[in-house]
Amino acid sequence: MRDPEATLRQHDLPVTAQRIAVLRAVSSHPHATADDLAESVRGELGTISRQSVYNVLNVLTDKGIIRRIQPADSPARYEDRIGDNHHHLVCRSCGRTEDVCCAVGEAPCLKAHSHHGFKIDEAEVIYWGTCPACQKKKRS
Amino acid sequence: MRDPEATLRQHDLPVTAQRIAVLRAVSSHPHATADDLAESVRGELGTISRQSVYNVLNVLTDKGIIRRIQPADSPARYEDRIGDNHHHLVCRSCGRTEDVCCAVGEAPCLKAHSHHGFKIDEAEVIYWGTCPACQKKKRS
DNA sequence: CCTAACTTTTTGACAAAGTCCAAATCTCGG
DNA sequence: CCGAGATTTGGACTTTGTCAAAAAGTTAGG
Repeated sequence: MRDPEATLRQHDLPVTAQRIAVLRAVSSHPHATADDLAESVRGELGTISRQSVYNVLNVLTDKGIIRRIQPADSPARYEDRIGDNHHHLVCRSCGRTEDVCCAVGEAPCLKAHSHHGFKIDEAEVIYWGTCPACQKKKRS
Repeated sequence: MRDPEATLRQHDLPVTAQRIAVLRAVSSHPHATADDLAESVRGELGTISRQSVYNVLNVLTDKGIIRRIQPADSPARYEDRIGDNHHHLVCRSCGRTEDVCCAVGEAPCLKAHSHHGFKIDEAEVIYWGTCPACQKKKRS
């Protein structure tokens, strides 16, 4: 994130220390959970309430400044990188999450098929597997 | 589900009334939550503990007899229909869930790409949208 | 620079969805 | 029919997140 403060102003959000810190934390810790981010912010600000972390993450998500991803069996995770239609690769045993470019040719994965009368607005893809570290752990 | 009892035996699982009832409930209520299923089972058996519903669902899932799907902002849902690689279409406002055949040509969605050293075993696709009923509700 | 209006932040209680544990009960092979 | 081993129960507990009210901060205007 270039300039958290400017980003907030661009979206008509009052600038507060908490928001700047959370925004920076999300930016520097991709795929971190709310708890991870709270920890990280505490290292910078000294203190922040749990509720504030959620408040900030919610506003930022609503404004489309950050993206929330919610894989099964994991608390929500947040990321900075938006608008480029990438997907995620998640480790089943440790939850480690990596970005994956939309791999299926020319983005058919985002095409809004019509089905059952639903108005589709997003296709979410999660690749499930085992990360290198956990593969090693399992073998041993 | 043809014969819940036979299914259990085939998987070396002791046959209990609770298991049969849960299995039948999953079969007749696709995409139901654990709570929905508990309700349904109570209509049949009179009573079942919350823990047992979870126990049964967990064993059945582990054995691959049923499948668990966990969309964001929704409790886990279960289904009978397995092994045919279909995906899901979920309504953002009411959680209604429908099956969708793997739409992307010849199932590239299940191909295990290699990335970041992960061993990928599944590609999960969730189409997010608004179901007909909720579209109507929003407009009015 | 100061104030007033409006937002945020904080604190603490609360809710939903599951899991853990020990005791009671049931299933199945012999 | 018995007994070993698995399952079911009930209750406490955990995790992730939201609600609500009071306190504190932010910003525009004078």
